[in-house]
Amino acid sequence: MDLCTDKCIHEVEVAKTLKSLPAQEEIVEMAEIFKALSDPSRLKIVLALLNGEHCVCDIAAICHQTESAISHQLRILRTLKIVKNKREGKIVYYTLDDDHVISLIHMSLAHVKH
Amino acid sequence: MDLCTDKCIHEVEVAKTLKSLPAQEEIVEMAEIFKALSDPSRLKIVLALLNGEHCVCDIAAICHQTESAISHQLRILRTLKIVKNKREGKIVYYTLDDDHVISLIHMSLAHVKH
DNA sequence: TATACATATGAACAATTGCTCAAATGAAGA
DNA sequence: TCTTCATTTGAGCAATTGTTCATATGTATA
Repeated sequence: MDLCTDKCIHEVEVAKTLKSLPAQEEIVEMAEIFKALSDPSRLKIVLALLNGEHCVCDIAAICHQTESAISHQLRILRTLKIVKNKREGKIVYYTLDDDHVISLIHMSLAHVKH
Repeated sequence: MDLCTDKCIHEVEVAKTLKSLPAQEEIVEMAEIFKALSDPSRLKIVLALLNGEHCVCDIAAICHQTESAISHQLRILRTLKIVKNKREGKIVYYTLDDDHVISLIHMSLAHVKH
């Protein structure tokens, strides 16, 4: 383990940056949101839901994936409270549930579109 | 494969959403950036670099990780052009190189901090 | 040139991920 | 109740990921 403990080259800057860093839990929380959007299939689901609510079957059609695969991904997004669902009879409708994530997506969309 | 091809429930909405979706390459490109920020170790490196340039050894100290592990992560961030480096003698300094990523981080930081 | 130091790299490994398949659940209609 | 349909769930698997360890580069100094 070459953990740079006492042989640091710039102790002052290291101390300063250490002080400015968010708490580890906050870092993990941020990373979790990014991870939710880091898989193209999952990101596509979120992008599709920017247009408003869709049922699982429709999302599967839009994403060219099986309903099972979509359902697994939706569970991850639901756990992270990025989407919420509402049942109407046999059909379950999903919508985006996190304004902050919507902003992140829009910002990142704007960038990709130049 | 139960790809919902002809038994779609809401064909009109599906067609509308399909039309509004970014190109697949754009989705993949967006996902790549999110993926870069999706690992807590890598995100911590980026957060540390918000404070300005740091050498590998310092980043290792800040992140409590080996220099080798940090170097591997920095390579990923370099490949994605999220960071850039400059060598001064034996020491290599890293800085953030993508304003868009910096904005994403700031936005997400603001959210975690409420 | 020889040594020491900062960083980079490749192989290898455990852990995690996203998918498939089969089976279960929940709701509506016959 | 039995069947059908939309969705969910669990097990299992291949592929990917982040780390470690050992080794290689590149740079400065003796």
